[in-house]
Amino acid sequence: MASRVTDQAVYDAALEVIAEQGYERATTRAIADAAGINEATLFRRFVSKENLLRQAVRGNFAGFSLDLDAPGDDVAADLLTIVGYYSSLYERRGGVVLTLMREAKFSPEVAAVLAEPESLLEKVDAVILHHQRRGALVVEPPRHTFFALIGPVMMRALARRVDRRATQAPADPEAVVRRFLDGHRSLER
Amino acid sequence: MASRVTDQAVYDAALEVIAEQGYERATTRAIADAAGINEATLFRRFVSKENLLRQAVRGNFAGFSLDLDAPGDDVAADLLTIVGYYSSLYERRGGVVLTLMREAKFSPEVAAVLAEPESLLEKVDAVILHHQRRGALVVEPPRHTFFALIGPVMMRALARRVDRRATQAPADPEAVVRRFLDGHRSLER
DNA sequence: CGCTGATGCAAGTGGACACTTGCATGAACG
DNA sequence: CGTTCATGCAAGTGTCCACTTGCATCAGCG
Repeated sequence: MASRVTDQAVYDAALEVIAEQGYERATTRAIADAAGINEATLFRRFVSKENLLRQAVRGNFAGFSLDLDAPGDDVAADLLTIVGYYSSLYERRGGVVLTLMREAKFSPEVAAVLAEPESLLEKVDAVILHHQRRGALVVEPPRHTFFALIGPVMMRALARRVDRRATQAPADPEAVVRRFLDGHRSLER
Repeated sequence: MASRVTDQAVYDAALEVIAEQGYERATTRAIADAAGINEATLFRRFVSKENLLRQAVRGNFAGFSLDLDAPGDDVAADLLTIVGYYSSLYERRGGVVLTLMREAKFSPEVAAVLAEPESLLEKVDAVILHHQRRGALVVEPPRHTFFALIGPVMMRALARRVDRRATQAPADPEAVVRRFLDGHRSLER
């Protein structure tokens, strides 16, 4: 009675197609084909394209959380946790998350799906604020620090998928943090 | 005999709508409305949506070139030229260029339009190689250096349009270059 | 004033695509 | 063996959108 093709297999196919073509251009037809099921079956089982994406994202990124509740005295360690997390997030499943982030600005559907794990960012803000108060980081809007920190990782991940001439290895979180802290230090008078 | 609404005014409207909604979601209807002309007129004058974009981009970004033909002895100065250029490029016209870059990966139309000014990147590669040979920059694929350098500028510009909690001022090219060079230095043993 | 040509307007064409539906098949389960 | 139910298949619906077309208008120009 269960489906021959498992839900997870459909999620895999969907994320793969979406990573390659983007959510809007990924037709339900193409996803169904990639999963080896009929398009009608896809809708019978997953209701809508948006719902399929939501379930696929939940299933594949939910258990994957950031362990940062107790920021410590070691900035470098905490930043490394953050960078490491985002780095592996961007590397997962062919970089779907980056693809979705790009589309989120113009597609309310995608934005809605992505809004769920958004709360992570608030954890990150808290950690950055903590270290700013300790004097270990320059005081500026935490999102600013976050973007400056994550920038190289994201750029590298994006570049890798866009520009054949860019380095093809993912960024090394330790090097990123070190570079960030060194550059950062020079900003304090 | 000339058109009441100038071509330039139509380009302005098109770029504005596209910056807000993205190329694919920006309907020709919406662009025509924004320009204050009829949709039929838009097609009679500009042939196709893609062609309109191409002319708009050419008209608005062509004369805007990178003056870098003779790299000098001063890395900081050359990097500043590069960062300054891209920074103002990303700030122009509500950030259309960034919007288009996002879409380029999945839309062959947009990619084709963007390919024209692409040759700039080769100039940049040359400058970076020059300074690598001089020993002023770590030797790595030039695109890698480029993305590490431009990353903060781009991230900041993107963040500004996506995240209300991010800083709302554009990145300061001088600070970016300084931070980059300081962090860079620490990578050399 | 009469011609030309660009425009507005309204209706339409064609294709892409999310989503539906009716029917036949075939596997699992009692 | 017969019922059930998810599936495949094929055709179809509705919508959106780039692009077209026919016609009336109206400004500029000789």
